[in-house]
Amino acid sequence: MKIEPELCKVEDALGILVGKWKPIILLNLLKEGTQRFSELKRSMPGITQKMLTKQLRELEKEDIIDRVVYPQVPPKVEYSISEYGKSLEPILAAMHEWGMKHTLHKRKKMEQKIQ
Amino acid sequence: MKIEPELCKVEDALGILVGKWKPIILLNLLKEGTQRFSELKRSMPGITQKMLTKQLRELEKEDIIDRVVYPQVPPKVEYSISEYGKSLEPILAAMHEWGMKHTLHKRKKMEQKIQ
DNA sequence: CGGTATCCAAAGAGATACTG
DNA sequence: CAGTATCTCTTTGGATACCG
Repeated sequence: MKIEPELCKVEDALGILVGKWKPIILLNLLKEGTQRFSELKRSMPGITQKMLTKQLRELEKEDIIDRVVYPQVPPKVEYSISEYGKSLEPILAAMHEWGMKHTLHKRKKMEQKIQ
Repeated sequence: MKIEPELCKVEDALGILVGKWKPIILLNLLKEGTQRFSELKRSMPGITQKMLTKQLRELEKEDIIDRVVYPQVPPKVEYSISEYGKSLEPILAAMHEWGMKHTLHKRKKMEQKIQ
């Protein structure tokens, strides 16, 4: 472990990933590629338009995703992971893997309580 | 990328790591080993007693850290990373590494704006 | 020393309605 | 279609005081 707490940049990564919907948005774009606003919304049941817009704006601001507007009627806006954004994939993968283990861990703990 | 967004467990890992102070607490315990409440507090200027207690309780509940109370006066309580908690280290390391890159990325972006 | 309890401000998040 | 705007509720986080 060579991380100096004083110089810790973990917060920076957390700042990008945190937000109830950001990981799922990123995972969606990584998996499905370029997607329209409405496609993203459909794939995230429960999210409101306001929240989706907000999260997308924040990710765009950090250069994690690209936003392309087609000046036409009806409007068409496409979102995709930027090259830079792809560098987050290892983190998402590591978190997913750990999350799987954690699910098992919690199950074991529950079973112990029952007995 | 084999992560199915529908089965996504990234949130679980995020749930553990999120909180203004959790990463720095974990980093501290990983680096310094067992520490007393007051030592932890000293190494995190700005944190309040209430917040430190709260974060520690949450981490303890998820079995990420161990809490040992010595029944003596004045009280002594020691915190340490659990075996299970150590499995989070790769994630913290990955986030730290990414955070370092991100710091550079932001600097470049600023320089471009200035010119 | 290592906490609780209480109060309060700020940020996050949801519902709903409206618009170019 | 892809958003704003507004209002409200909930969650976080900070300040302060007190306790075993």
